[in-house]
Amino acid sequence: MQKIKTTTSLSEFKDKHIGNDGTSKRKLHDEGYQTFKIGVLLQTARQEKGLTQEELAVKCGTTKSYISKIENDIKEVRISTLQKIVELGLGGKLNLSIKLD
Amino acid sequence: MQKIKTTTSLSEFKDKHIGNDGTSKRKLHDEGYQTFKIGVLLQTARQEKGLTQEELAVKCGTTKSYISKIENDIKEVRISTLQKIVELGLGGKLNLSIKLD
DNA sequence: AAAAAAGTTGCACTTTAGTACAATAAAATT
DNA sequence: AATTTTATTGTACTAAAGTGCAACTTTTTT
Repeated sequence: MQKIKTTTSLSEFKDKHIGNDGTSKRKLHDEGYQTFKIGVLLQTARQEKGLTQEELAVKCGTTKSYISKIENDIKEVRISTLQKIVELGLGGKLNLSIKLD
Repeated sequence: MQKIKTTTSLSEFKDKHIGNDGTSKRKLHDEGYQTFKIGVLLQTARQEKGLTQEELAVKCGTTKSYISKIENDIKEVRISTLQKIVELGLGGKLNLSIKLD
């Protein structure tokens, strides 16, 4: 089972997952870590709500296989789709912002 | 709830844009306002950095026409692409989080 | 240890983002 | 007012997301 915390830091995540497993996750990491985090972000939120992938899927009109793919960063979810999942499925809100230096 | 300056509030946005213009923006708004905000979010951030669409485009390896389409919500940008634009083009950071009730 | 529940993975198909280039429109500058 | 700069819009192509279903694996429960 995974650790429960809403935001997973990059370093924390690296320590756990990079190097151990090989293909798709590693590939995504090389492309950018933000994308990488989304799966864990969603998984954590879902688990906090005590829902299974299937329960979540039904609530927002999709399938458990797709939820699984998002959580494992096999497919990059669209912002609008992620929003739908978060709002309809989890009753939460998706926040997105740009921070400039 | 944390408030970051580049985030455009829904009400603020509605007052400015809804009702005045008609088609694509209005359509997207009916589908979900988060998606809607991204264009303005990016545009605001770009303008704060004093960049033209073309300058931004070159910095992150794309075209001004694509930047324009994102800012006007004609194309829904992927999270990974938006991140690339924000980091490479604006020298900023893209934040994404899920807030549960 | 068997059964049930939960999660992962593969395939196939449709839709759409990403990209480029060109042309037009709007703003700013002279 | 003319010109340059900046922004918007159209078309077209390709690479990948979105989607569903089924099969398989892992985990949990009895």
